Amino acid sequence: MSGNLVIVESPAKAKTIEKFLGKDFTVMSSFGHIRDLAKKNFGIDIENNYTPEYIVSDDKKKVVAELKKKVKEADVVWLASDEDREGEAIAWHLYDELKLKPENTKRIVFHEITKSAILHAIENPRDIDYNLVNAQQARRVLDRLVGFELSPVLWKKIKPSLSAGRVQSVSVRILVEREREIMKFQATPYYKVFGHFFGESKDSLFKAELNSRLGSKKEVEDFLENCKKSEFVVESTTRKPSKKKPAAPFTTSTLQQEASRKMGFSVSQTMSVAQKLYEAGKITYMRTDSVNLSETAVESAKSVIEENFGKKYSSPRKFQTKSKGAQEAHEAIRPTYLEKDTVSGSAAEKKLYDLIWKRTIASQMSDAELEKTTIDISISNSKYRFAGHGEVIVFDGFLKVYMESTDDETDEAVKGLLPKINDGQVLQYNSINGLERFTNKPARYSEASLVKKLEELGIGRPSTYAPTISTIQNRGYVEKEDREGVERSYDSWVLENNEVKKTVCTEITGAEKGKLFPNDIGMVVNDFLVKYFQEVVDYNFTAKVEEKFDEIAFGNIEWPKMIDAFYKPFHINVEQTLENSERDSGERILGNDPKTGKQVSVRIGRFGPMAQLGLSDDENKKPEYSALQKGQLLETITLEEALVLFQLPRQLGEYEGKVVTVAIGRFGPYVRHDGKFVSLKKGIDDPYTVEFDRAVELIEEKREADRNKFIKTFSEDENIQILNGRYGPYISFEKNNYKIPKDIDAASLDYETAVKLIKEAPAKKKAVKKKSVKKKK
DNA sequence: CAGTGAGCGAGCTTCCGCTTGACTT
Repeated sequence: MSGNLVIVESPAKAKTIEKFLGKDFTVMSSFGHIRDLAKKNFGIDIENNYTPEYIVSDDKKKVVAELKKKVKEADVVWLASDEDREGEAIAWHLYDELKLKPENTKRIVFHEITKSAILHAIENPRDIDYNLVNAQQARRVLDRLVGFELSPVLWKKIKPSLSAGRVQSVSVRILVEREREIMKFQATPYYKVFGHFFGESKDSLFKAELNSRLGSKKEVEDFLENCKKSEFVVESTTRKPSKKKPAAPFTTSTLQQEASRKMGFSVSQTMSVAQKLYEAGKITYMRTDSVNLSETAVESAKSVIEENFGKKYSSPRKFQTKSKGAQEAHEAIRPTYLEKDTVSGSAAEKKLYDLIWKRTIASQMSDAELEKTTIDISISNSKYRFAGHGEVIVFDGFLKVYMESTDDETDEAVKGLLPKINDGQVLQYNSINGLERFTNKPARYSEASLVKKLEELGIGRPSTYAPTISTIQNRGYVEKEDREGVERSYDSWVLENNEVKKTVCTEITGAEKGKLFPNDIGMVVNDFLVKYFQEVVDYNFTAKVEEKFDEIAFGNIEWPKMIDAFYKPFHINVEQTLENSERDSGERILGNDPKTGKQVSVRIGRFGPMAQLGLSDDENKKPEYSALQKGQLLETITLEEALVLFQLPRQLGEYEGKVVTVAIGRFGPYVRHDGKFVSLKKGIDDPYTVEFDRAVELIEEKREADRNKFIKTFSEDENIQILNGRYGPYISFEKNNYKIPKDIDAASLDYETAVKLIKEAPAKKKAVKKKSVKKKK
C-alpha cells in the first residue's frame, strides 16, 4: 500500500521516476491533457463571460477512471505535470476532475529527470498557479474561437471541410507568399572572374577571385583581353586567426532541421523515431524548446570528451535559448547516457541517435581555431583587384565530431590552402576564367525550413510542428513534391596561352526535392483570409496574443477581459464577411478559343481546379470541362496551356466493336476500352499522340497480366478467388481482401481453409467499422 | 479510386496543444 500517488504527463517518464522514488510512491501518467472544450456550441458560454465547458476526451476516459481509483488509495497526490502553461493547466484539470482535496494535494515541478532534481522537487512543493492556468484557458479559448468561427466562413464561401486557425493559416500564408515571390522572380545574369596563379613554383597553383562581379558579357571579354597585357602584383598578405563555436544541443525544431538536411527525414519521421528512442530510455524527451543540459549531463559529456579526445577538447558550456516564446519545461534533446555512443535498434534509430550524440558532445567541446589568409593582388592596367582566400584549421576542436549543415545553396566559396608568397611578388597566371552566373530565386520551403520559420515567429509549439505540417497537407492547401529542373545555358570564357576562348555550357537548374508547394485551394483560402481577416493571419498575431497571455500569467489582467477585447470586433467581422463577401472560386478568364470563339476560364470546382470551355449559362450547349494537371496553377496557367487540356479525351477508333479512348485521370494518362482502364506507360506513351495500335497493345498486355493474377477459385463458391497481388497471393471475396499466412501455399489452398481465413479476419473489419461509426457520432 | 463540374437539403466538417497507440490493403 503506497501512500503517495505522483501523476506525470508521459508514461515513459513515469517509469523512470518510479525507480528514483522507491516503493512508497506510485507513479502514473495522464497521457497529456485529460479534458478539452466540448465541441458543441464551441464549448464556450460566450454570453456568460466565456465560461468554458470541459469534458473528458473519449480516449482519456479509461485513464481518468484508473487515476480516480488510485487517488482513493492514496494519502497524498503529487501533481507533477510539466512546468509550463499547458502543464499547469493539466495539473488543474487533474485536480478538478479527480476531485482532489487541497490538504492532500501537492504541485511539484522539475526540468530534468534526474534523481536529485526529483527529490528536490518533492521537498519543495507549491500550490497550483491559477494565473498560469488562466493564461492557458485564454490560449485554448482564443484558438477555439478563431478556428471554429473562421472555418465555417470558408465552408460557405469557398468549399466544405476546409479549416483555418491561428497557426495553420499563417503557415499556409508563409508558403503562398514565398511561392508568389518565386513566380515574380526573374533570374538576372552576372559574371564572375577567377584567376589561377602560380606561387613560387609551377606546382603551387592557387585560385583568386576578382573583387567585383561584372555586369555584362562585353565587360568580361574586355577584361580578359586587357589581362593579356597586365602585370599582377601581390600587394599584401594578411593572416587572421578566427574561431568557430559549436551549435547548441538539439531542440525539437533544430533536430527536425538537421535530420532533414543530413538524413532526408521528414519532420514526422524524425518525431516517431525519436519517440522510439525516448520510450527505450535512450534519449531525453523529444518535444522541447530548451537548449539546456542538466549538470550531470554536462559532467558526463566532459568525461566522455576527455577520455576520447583529451582535455584540450573539453569546454563545458551553457547555451541560452533564443527562440521566441520558449517555455523550457524540459532539457534539450540528448542521450540519457552519454557514454553510449551507439545504440541498438532500427537503422533510422541508430542514425538519429548518432546525430543526437554527436551534437550533444560537440556542444561541450572546444571552439575550432582557424587561420584565414587573404592575398590582395593588383592588376596594373585595371581598377579591379584579385583576392585569394585561404582557410586552415589550426585546431579542430568540436569539428572532430560534428558540423552543422545549412540550407544555403550558394556557390561554394573559394577556400583552402594558399602557398607562401611575398609582398611585391609578380605573379604569372596559368589561366583566367570568366563565368556567367545567375541570381538565385528565393528558396522554397521544406517541411523543416518551415518549422524553422514558424519557430522564429514564435508560432506553434514543439508538439505541434509535425501535426501542423500534416494538417495543411491533408486540407489540400499544400503538397510536398519533387520537381524536375530545367536546362539552362551559360557562357564561360578562358584566357590561356594569351588567347581568349568562349564556350557555351548547359546546366540543370531549379530542381526541387521534397519541397512544400501551395495548391490552388491554399492560395484562394489564403487570399480570402488576408483580405477579410488581416489581424489573425498577421505574422505577429501570435506574438501579440502571447504578450497578453503573459500578462494574464502575471495576474495583471483577467483572461475573459482579454478574450472579450479580441472577440467582440472579430465576431462582428465574421458576420460582416458572411454577409458581404462573394463566393470565391479563384476564377480567371483566360480569353477565347481562336477556333470556336468560346470563352476559356479556370476556377476551383467541386472536384478541384478545372478549366472550362464555353459559358455556364449557354442554353444551346453545355460547356466542356477538364481538370488542371499536376503542377498547373489557376494563377499562372495560360490560354494556350488551358486549350491543350481540351484535346482530351481522344477517340482512337474501335476495337472488338467497342470505342477506344485516351485521357488523363487522377492516376495519370489511361486508355479506356469496354469499361476497363489501362494506364499508359510513364515516359513512353504520350496521351496526346498515342496511336490506336499501341492502345490495343496496352489493352492486351493488361489482359495477359490479369490472367496471370488469377491463381484459382473453388467449385463450392466461385466468389472466393485466390489472386496474385503486389504483396503476394491473397484471397478476394465480396470486394474484400484477406491475407494468406506465409506458411500456406496459395496454389494448394483448400476451400475450408480459405473460408476459415475469411471468417477469422472479420474481427478486424468490425473494429474498423465501429470506429467509423463512432466518428460519425 | 480513373470521363464528373446543376441543384435539392440534412448532416457533417473545423481550432491548438498535451500525450500515445492502432493502423497498413
